[in-house]
Amino acid sequence: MKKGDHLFLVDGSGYIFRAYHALPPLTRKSDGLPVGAVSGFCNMLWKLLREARDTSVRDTPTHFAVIFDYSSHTFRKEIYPEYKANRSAPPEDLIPQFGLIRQATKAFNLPCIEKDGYEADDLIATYARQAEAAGAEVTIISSDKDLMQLVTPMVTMYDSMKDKQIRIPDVIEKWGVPPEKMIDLQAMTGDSTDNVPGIPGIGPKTAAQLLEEFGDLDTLLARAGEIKQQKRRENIIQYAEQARISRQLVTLKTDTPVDVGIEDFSLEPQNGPKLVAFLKAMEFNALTRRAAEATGVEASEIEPANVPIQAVAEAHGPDLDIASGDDLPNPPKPAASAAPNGAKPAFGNVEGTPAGLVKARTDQALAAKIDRSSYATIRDVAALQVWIDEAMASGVIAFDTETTSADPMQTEVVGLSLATRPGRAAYIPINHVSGDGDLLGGGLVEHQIPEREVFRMLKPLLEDASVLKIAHSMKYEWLVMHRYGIDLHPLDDTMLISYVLDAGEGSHSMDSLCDRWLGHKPLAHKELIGSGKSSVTFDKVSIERATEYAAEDADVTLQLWRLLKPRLVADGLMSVYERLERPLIPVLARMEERGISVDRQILSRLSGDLAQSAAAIEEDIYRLAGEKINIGSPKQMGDILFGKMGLPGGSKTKTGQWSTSAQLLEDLAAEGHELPRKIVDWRQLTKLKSTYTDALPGYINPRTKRVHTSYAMAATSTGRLSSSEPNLQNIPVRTSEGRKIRTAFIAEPGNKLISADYSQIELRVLAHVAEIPQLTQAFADGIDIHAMTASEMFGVPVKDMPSEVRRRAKAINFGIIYGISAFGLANQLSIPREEAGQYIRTYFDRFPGIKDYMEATKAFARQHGYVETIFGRRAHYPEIRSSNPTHRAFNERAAINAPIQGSAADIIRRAMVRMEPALNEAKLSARMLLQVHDELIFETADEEVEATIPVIRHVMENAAMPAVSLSVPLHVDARAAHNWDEAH
DNA sequence: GTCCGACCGTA
DNA sequence: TTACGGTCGGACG
Repeated sequence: MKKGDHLFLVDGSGYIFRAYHALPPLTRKSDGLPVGAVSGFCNMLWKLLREARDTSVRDTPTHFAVIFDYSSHTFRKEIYPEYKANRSAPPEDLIPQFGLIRQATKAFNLPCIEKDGYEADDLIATYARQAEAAGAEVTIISSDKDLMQLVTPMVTMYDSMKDKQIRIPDVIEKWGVPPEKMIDLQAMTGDSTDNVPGIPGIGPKTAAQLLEEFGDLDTLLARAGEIKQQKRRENIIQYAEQARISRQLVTLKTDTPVDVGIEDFSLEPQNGPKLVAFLKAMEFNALTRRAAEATGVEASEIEPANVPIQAVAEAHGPDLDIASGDDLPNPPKPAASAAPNGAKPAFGNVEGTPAGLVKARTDQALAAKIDRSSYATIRDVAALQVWIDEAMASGVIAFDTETTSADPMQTEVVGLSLATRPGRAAYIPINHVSGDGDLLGGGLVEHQIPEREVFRMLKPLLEDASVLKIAHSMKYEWLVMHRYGIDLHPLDDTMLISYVLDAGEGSHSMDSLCDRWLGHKPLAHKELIGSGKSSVTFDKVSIERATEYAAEDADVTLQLWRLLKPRLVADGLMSVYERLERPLIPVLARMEERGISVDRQILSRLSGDLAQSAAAIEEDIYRLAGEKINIGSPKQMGDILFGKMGLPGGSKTKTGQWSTSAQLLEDLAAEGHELPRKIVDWRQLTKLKSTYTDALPGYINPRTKRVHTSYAMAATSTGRLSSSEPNLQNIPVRTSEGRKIRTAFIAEPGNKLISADYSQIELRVLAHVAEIPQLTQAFADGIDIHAMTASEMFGVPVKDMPSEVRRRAKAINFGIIYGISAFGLANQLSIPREEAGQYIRTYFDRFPGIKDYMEATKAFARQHGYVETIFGRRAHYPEIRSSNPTHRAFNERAAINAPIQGSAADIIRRAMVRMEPALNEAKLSARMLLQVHDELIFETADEEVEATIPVIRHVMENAAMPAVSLSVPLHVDARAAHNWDEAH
């Protein structure tokens, strides 16, 4: 770079936000992808590059670069942790545009510059000074006052939206000081958007006046005593240090260690086809035409580019200090290339809004026919290559594996299907065997590509960052593929998309979604493999039948995705999906894959003990009952207790049977009856034996010698996970007998289990959402929350409080979370309903905010049909307006509970997503194994335990930040031990 | 064989 | 009074 050259530096990140707010919203016609800021950006670049030479006020650039913020974690955070801490997450429809704007920059053949740890402003400052030193002119395309300190006779700013140059006189006119004093001015005034503190009471006018008088900030601070106005003088003296810190924050770094030098910014000619392909994909028709004309390209001959929405740390805004690293989803393909069955997309009918797109897609999907006979079977390498090429070009594929077992840790792949666009799908048979296994073991069927070859060929596709893989229940596919050495990514999951959109509106299984949205019943798995004793594994199914079934699944998945994905934007739920669901897929998959070690001997010994104890009690029961009945049959037991023996207090279940619940039997036992006590004890022992000590060993995987649970991501209405086969979220803990089960969950030799659990997370969430001052204060002070409640309610001092008083307050606190009723509380506390009702009234008197919160939540649910967590996750209650009072009341209680339970669930999900990067960052080898709603279990080497616990605690306690700044602190207890009982 | 209710383990 | 999943008995086919 030399004298006479002219460097243009575009503040890309600044532009994005400004354009987003200044320009009218715009969405891509075919799928509703928000592109307003992208459009403004492209038009601006076009103008700068094409029209600069015609404008007298600007020279033609010889060098050009677009600069972006990389992430919110910069050196300024080290100086001042609160820097930019008050920034909220970027708007929903801006998020996908961060990545798109970077791709636009590249499509314009311009350098796209960003650097971890630095803001765009620092890079701009560094490049501007370098160019200036080389004698070149610089134009900074931005109107941000933070950059005005850079203006010199050689460095000009240009506000592209107002088409206005900003030179030294313009800065003086606007701020009252020349550019070189802007730093001191900003240090004094501070900046509320970036959370730069400054000096209270000093605005730009005062600051300029003071700088005029004293010359610079240091002189001012040194001679502050001379200031006449008392308040101003006090503030300047008191906040001198704050001003100095502020100065550090606003001073742009002109010596950023850059990776790309200014020499590399030399302006290159446009790549016409590349630019047109991008603009076409964005559906910017006017600009496409102009770009095609100017570059001599025939627009109609150019295919729209495959434009993936890539991971951009900035896209997470200030939200993620620890970037997830996962790619954001590819956008839906333009309808022109993806209309089902070759039908013309209904452009004329599609409104330019996400909602319009959803409507069009829904109608389209219902009209489309699914033709199972059209699917292909891939039997040789050449055919497979054709499909792989097509998939690569398409950029989006739906994907499904057929396997021998529902357990991804045990299963073998039988075949694999993929769909590249609606109606176009194929099946790759791999391990089908001849049906009759009796004769000579039923070998592999002919004309199947060898397994190794299939995976060798598919691996590049399945791991290609530019090809989005869609599945229904992707965690299963991920696990299966991982066993074959494939790191499946990037991912989308139609089950999870449906879950985010419609939690509470019924099942998210593919069959029901297909029926609901496509009006089609796909072939049932059972129809192929049969059921029960006569069922076979999928490898015995004929390849013809398997093709119809498997390819249909892929086809349906793709069609569901096209339909459901745009709804995430339309309904404002993209960030729930992107932050809480999609990144959790590989996290949970790895947890399931790791499993946990369970000691068979301990369980076996416990089982023997339980059997003995139960047998002893059985003898007593038969004696007391006077006959040998099935103790495990509530029906028979009820008849004995309330029929034959005529005990009092019997009540009936809804089917007319005598109720024999533990609570009821306990009450009878308390009145001195012997038999009910025995039954309760017997039930406890046999429950522990059958559900835990006897069942768990059967789940030890013979290959890994560990137990691998399965987490359902879309099973609950509130956002919680559920665990099954085995359920490791209900391992006993309340009784000493039950806790022994936990001693069987152990760490490998030389390792420890770490258990870290949130303390009172749901009550803390309640304190936050309902804004209850006493609760917030109590959590801030770290005092016993139930004792505080009791003290408030009953006027008892916390000190020496009777345990019964605290117990009742605790039950009420839980009751509140559950959407309390007098009936339920009375039951829980075994007190009269009137008394329970009085408690509730007292509670609402003492904490009126709770009552308000409950009423507001009910009203919201009635109006919208759903409620929301603090992160925007929705739980639907379609029957909240039921005319049946009992039914309606049930829905209301659930609706009150869901935001509380769900917000807590969201918080731990966020912690889980961030945990692995945080541990890696700290060079720790701890593995996250289990989640139990408010608890995470890890396994790690003995010598790393001490270093690991603080990292875990930090991630968990800060998991809500910065998307939500809770008004109460989160507290995590963590302990390490060789087994789960001692760690908990 | 499959389904449902009762019961009970967890948060 | 919220949210789950597993086991059992018993009724149904």
